Amino acid sequence: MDTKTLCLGVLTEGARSGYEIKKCLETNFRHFFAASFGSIYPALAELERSGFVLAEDIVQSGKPDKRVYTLTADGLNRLREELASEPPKHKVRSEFLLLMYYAHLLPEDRLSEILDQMIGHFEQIMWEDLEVYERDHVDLTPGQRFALGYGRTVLTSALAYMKRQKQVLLSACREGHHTTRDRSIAGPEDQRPDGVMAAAGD
Amino acid sequence: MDTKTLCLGVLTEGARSGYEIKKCLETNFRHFFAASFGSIYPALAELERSGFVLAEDIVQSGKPDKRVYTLTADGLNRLREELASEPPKHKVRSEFLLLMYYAHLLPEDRLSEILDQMIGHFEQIMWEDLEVYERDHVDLTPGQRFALGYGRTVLTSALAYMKRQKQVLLSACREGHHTTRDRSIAGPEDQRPDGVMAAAGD
DNA sequence: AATTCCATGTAATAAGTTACATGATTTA
DNA sequence: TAAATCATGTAACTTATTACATGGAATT
Repeated sequence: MDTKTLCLGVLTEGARSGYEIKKCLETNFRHFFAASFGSIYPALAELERSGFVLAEDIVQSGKPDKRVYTLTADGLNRLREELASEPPKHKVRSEFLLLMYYAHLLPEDRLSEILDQMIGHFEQIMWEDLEVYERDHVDLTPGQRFALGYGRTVLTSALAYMKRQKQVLLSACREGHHTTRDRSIAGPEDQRPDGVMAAAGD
Repeated sequence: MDTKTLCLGVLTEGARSGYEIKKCLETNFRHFFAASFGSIYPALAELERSGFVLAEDIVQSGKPDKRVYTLTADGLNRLREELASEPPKHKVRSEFLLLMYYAHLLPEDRLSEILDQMIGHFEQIMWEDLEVYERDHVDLTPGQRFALGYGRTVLTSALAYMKRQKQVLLSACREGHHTTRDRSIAGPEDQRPDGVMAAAGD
């Protein structure tokens, strides 16, 4: 699943230019996908060569010209195939968590700074999400609601966890980690799933 | 932040072979990092050339020989530099959520199957996490506790969300998404952060 | 006056995955 | 006897990022 599939997907919502697709990704898809111009423009060019999209040059006044792409019937079929065929992957790649993993190798002020940055960053995303929601919520498809809700749910619990555990982590690192053996593992507190984790807290 | 940094990190916990590093990544780092042999072995070779690790060939009986790497003082310094310098990124790349986003383009049985697969997958990770925790919890550093706890927290809320919203999504797609306009957005229910989302639910 | 927004595109670079190559030992 | 585990490594390929190149209009 690559940028081409992603572009086909965005184009199901209407004709878009590469620039507009990027803007869309930054709002609607930010929880689970990112792509740069360097991958979007070549992807669109190849989709056109394959006949999955049609391109039209639009002359604008006061703005540069733009090249707007429209999905063809072939393109929609291709998208359906692609969506139906692949076993979905789900990957997180977080340098933030890697840094936290090695918290004891960092200066305390740096550690604290990183945590605050991340908390601030996540809070900002929550705010921006809210704007998107308030602008578009009447037009959202069930899938869009699901994906947006998923992102918000995960962000919300991540934020709560970070705020809860920040001081625990900082003081454990300060004391040296051998004194922290008796501490219960930093994990979910009010939301244990199906009793599975009941044994983990103690 | 690449595979090289990751290997340096794992080696702070003791001497390891490439194979053992991979195993470690699959358990301790699974929530936030992945790397294949094709990136680990070249990374170790280059770390050795740079003097950040020392290699020693260990002859084993009943098993193939292995090449065990040890962190040098230079290597530890390099790791500290790397950890301290980079502004931490945090990226999710999920074909699963992309599929959900385009739920209305999928056959209902396929959609249901994917959701069940993902729920099963996440539940399995929770179980495997629990085993790791029970095996190692006395030796965990504060950072390891934080990272593991973060992963479990996020997985827990994601699982609860999927179970909660599965039927909502399926029936909304069945009815056609225009009839779902009056539904509240699929989002956090019992865990609204700081009143920020209070306005979103209705 | 400087920066950001609009808008497209390419080239160099980075970074990783998958598949291949090899092969003994243990488990199902 | 088939498959998985242990164990290392390379080469071809895929995929995406960053930086560059260009430039008017609008905003701060």
